[in-house]
Amino acid sequence: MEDSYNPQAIIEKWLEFWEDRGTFEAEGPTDNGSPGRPRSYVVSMFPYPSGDLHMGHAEVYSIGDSIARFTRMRGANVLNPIGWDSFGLPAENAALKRDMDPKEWTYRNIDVQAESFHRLGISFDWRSRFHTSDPEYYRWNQWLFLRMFERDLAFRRSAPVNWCPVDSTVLANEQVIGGQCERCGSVVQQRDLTQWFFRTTAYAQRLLDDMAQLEGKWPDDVLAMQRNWIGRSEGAHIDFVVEGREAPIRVFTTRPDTLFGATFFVVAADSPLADELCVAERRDEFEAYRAEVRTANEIDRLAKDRPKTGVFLGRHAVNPVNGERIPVYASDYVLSGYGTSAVMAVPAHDQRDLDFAKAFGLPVRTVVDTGEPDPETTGVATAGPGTLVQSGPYDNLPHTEGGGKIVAALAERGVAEKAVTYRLRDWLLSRQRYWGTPIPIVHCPDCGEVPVPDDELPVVLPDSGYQLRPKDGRSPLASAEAWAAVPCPRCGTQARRDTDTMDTFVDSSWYFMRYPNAGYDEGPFDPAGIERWLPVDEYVGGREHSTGHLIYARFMTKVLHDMGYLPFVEPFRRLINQGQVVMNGKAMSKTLGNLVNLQEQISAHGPDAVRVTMLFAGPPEDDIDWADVSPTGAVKWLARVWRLAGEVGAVPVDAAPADGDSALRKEVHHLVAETTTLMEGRRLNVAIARLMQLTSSLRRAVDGKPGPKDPGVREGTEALVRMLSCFAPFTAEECWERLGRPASVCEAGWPEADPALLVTETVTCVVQVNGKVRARLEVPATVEDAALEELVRAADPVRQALRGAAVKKVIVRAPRLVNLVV
RNA sequence: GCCCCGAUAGCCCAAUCGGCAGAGGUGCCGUCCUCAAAAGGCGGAUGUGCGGGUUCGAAUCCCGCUCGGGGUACCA
Repeated sequence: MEDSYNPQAIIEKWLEFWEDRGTFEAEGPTDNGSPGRPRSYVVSMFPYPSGDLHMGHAEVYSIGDSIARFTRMRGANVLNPIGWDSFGLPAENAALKRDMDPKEWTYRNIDVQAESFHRLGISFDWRSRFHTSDPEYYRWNQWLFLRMFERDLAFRRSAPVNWCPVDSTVLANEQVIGGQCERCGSVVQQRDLTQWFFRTTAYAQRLLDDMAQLEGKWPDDVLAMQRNWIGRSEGAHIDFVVEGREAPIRVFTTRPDTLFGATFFVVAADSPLADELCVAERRDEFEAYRAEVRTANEIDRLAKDRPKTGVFLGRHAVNPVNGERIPVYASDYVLSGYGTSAVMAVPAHDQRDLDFAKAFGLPVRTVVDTGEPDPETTGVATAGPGTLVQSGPYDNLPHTEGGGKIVAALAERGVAEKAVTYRLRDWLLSRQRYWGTPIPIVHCPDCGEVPVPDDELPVVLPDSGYQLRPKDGRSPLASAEAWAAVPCPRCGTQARRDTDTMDTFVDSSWYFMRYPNAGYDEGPFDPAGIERWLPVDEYVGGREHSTGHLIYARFMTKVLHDMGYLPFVEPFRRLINQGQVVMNGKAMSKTLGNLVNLQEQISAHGPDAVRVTMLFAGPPEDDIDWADVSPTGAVKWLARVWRLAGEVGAVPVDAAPADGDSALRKEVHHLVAETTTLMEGRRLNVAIARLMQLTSSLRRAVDGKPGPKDPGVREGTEALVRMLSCFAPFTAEECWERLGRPASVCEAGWPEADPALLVTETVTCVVQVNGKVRARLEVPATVEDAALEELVRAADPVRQALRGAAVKKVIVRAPRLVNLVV
């Protein structure tokens, strides 16, 4: 046996042992496993293979792993899977830069990451492994797409995209920096392209309602973010007749009470409506304005307090409540993607409308008296509650009541109704990219959009004959002429494949359902696996996915539920967001540089110490500043445990634990109980602190009073090592062996605290005088209020503290506290 | 601008029911061991961001600020 702790020397041995023994394989992933044994499904968000693992990865998987190990040690059958989110743009960029195949780059990185996961000692069940770029996986993206297409949940519509005029290509949002093309710096334009969408808006209300199931189990800030993102807003739809147009134009407003104050009407400048409404005489002015809006859009959007701009369209609308003619303007402050892309403008009670009115010299009419000064003179709109004025029959009503009556009256004439809108948009799927899932649709000149038949799936990406960045700005797949040209599946006419690929969020919206049977080929996931493991019990990942991935996964789960494939509507029962790993307050990334390198940290301190350092640094959701933490401190602690295990293991056990030193055993069992509670609450940093405390107690016990031979010392050391295995698996195995126990410690179970040892006979009672601590007394733990008061009043130190003053009031909280008020 | 979260020792963090401010780490100082040092053992000091309120009692609850972090951004 070695005489000093060497974290590197013990890695290989245990990796081989675990693998040979299948220590971390879930029992019967798709069958029932042992009857009655609880199951738990712990999933960490799967990685994108951008290169080797970095500090951030180490943190997420260390958190997920310690939870999986804890749950497993308490007897549950745990599935802790791993896969790769391996489609995506970086593979294309890397391929362009190095002149290689995106596939080659991707799978090489996956292998590097898989090896790094092994060496970190993460307890994955490797049988679950798959990659989203495998045709066996993305085939089911296509299958899902077709099911959604059949239900009208997948559809095509024209939508603006970011367009770089110099590179003549479509850009992803993250390639647009400050309104400019990331690569060439030219100003990005908005262009309309026909694109595929999933109808997420149809699920807006359910995404909101079902959050009730997540309350208290997901972090509050994530729920708040999702609520804002979905952005439910209540109000009314009101129809305005526009002169010279047959159909009225509908607006959405949250303030129907201000309808009498509408002094003009605004439509989104980039909407088809503006184009249609513009009269001939205003055409030139409008076209010029619209061109300006389209090009300058992205840059100006970032500018704060931008002056309001717009053009008069030469027409008037009629306010349905009073027949008043109000001018119609086009402006970019009205958004084309929200509501009906038209608003009634009430400058007195909406700051944006007021700014516009001031810029264009339009009238301001106060119709809600809020008690604040006149908006027209102050330039500050009054948006608060108040009483209606200048509103005809509705004068003097409170604004909410007045609004209700106005809507009711208009509704009788059929020109208004109560309405709810959402900020949430439909999910734009189409990507003009190569490295993604091809959209399984054929465009036929005769039949239109024709789905690829299920038995022809997957539509596999072409290996050759495509350009990654075609100069004409088409999708890469459009340049693969031989691949794109196919006969129509319906009529046989020469047709063309859809040449866009899917957003990679499609891949990650359901991957966790496939892990239980990763090779299943009769559907996206094995129904038996779903039955046994889903929904996910514990999901661990970054907060950056709050409004993206987590909404998409929730949406997809509801869609699959509605199709009858899933019995549940929420995919993740419990969510943990881990913080970032930063260095001196600065985030790490590929562009900012990896200020701390994971592999270097592992070589310097060993995988266990790196894991312990991260988990001990603070609550899982807090950021870790590597400059503030001490990996050498973690090494020191692990070495301490290692030595302790060696010393305790070196002396023979000569009695049962019950014969051990009782003070020590009480302390050990208390610490075990506390650690258990902390682990259940996922308070990993505090749990580790308790283990450190236990280490110190045992060290004192070995060096001093009961001595190393005491059975309580062995009992405590074994408990320590078992609990340690959640955080430092290699060291814990080694310690377990040094204690003379047969491997694996992972199968030794979580220690249980003996309730009999948790009861305390006496506790320290704090005696306060006027809230200030004046004395402490040892009292029986079971003492009653009245008896305690007697005890306290009779105690010498208390009488001294009182100095004869009369006690006016006594507050007794037996057995811990008595407060005497004088 | 709006929404959410946070602020405790030099630093990272505990204090989960409103009841002794300190569990743990790190840094610093002292001490034991040593010829000496390292390693290891033992011990120590420093305070709840600011101002009000509720209460017998507030780090904890309420109100108002300051600072920091995150989200969102003309959403009618």
